[in-house]
Amino acid sequence: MDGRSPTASSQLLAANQRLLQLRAQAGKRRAIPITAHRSPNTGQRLPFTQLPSHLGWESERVTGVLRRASNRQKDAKTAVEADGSWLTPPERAECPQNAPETPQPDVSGAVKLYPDIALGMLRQEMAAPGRVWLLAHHLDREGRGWLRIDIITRCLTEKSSSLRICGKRQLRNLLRQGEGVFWTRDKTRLWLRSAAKVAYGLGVARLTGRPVAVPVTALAGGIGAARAHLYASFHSSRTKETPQGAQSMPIARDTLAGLSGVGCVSQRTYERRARVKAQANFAVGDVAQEENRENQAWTKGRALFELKDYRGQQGRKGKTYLAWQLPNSYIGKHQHRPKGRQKRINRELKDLVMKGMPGNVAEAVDRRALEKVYYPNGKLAAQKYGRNPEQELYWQRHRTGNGRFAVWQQLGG
DNA sequence: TAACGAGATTTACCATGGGA
DNA sequence: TCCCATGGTAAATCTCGTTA
Repeated sequence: MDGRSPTASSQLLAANQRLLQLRAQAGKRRAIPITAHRSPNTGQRLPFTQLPSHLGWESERVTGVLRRASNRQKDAKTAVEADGSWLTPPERAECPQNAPETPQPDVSGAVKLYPDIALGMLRQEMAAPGRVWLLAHHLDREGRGWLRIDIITRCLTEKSSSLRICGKRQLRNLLRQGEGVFWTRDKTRLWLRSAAKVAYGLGVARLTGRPVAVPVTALAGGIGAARAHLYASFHSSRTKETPQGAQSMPIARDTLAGLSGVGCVSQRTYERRARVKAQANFAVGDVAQEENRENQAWTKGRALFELKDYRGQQGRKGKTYLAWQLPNSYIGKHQHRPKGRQKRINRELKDLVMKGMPGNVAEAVDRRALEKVYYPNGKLAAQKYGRNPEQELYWQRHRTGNGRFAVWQQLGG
């Protein structure tokens, strides 16, 4: 049973209430030294950021906690600024303020998104309720794991709210659609399910790669833009910053379609909308001779062509090589976020899969099952080749055409 | 790449029922 | 009687795959 279940006992609810009270009291106590601290010279109040960082009110632990909190705030701000540079400028949301617990939706923030969960949402056609789950987590600033339904309704449906994504009626439909996968609910509250349980519900066997920061403004737009960013988060997760610029390993559109359930045409549309850059890749094989030309034509089909090496980049100048087009690489724009609890989530996810809860265990998708074929350099490719000389491998030689495409060297096969 | 059409999603309007 | 939540229906809008 989920600890956040609406069928939780009255003792659990009472304990939760007590916890909130204690938290509020602790917050008040902590607030005193911060607001009471004054400059010895001017007598004016000093903001936390201006206090001598070594002080920590005579507590190393407090200093450490406050420094980490301060850094986290800075990190989040930097991530949002970087992410938001290619979106419309963030607006300040207006949400009804008459309810004392109504959170003020902050559209300048970003939501941490695990790309495997994003692909699961697309694959299971649960992008719309999934978006509500992500925004609900964003609204749940205190991390309580639940939200009042009336507050969610105000923030996500009122025309004056910058987080408006649909009307009340549609939100009711979405809440019904996502029940059991993203949340459980009672009359007044929505109990958000954990990332591990949502992943399991979406048929994801394991979270791989880096989570990314998706701007709230991207999710609060139309459903098309939200879907585009869910799809693009996968590419952003695979994008790595190198001294030569952003890079990612090639991946075929068919593979992408299998992982995301998004067809090739829609993939291109999403890439345009979320500003994912597609980079073509070409492989260079053996010197063009009649026998290997026939062999390669048989396996590579229409992708095969002949490349004359005028500059001698492959060997002797003027030799002709067999070359063929490889799948594209995709450079996403979302910033990476720390893996954080990913290891723990995966452990929980593994337990859920092993328990064999009725449902889609057999269909669980594990991205690790995809065979690694592309390597960033010859050394890594050679190591793999040494273990399995039969397998066809590629390693990246260089990029050309102002980074528009890359040339790969074939190994084995 | 654009046009097209089928299907899905979203919204508006209205009716109904329960509670105060 | 009023207010609010819910649900049925139809129309508008959006998404996505196919085709040229």
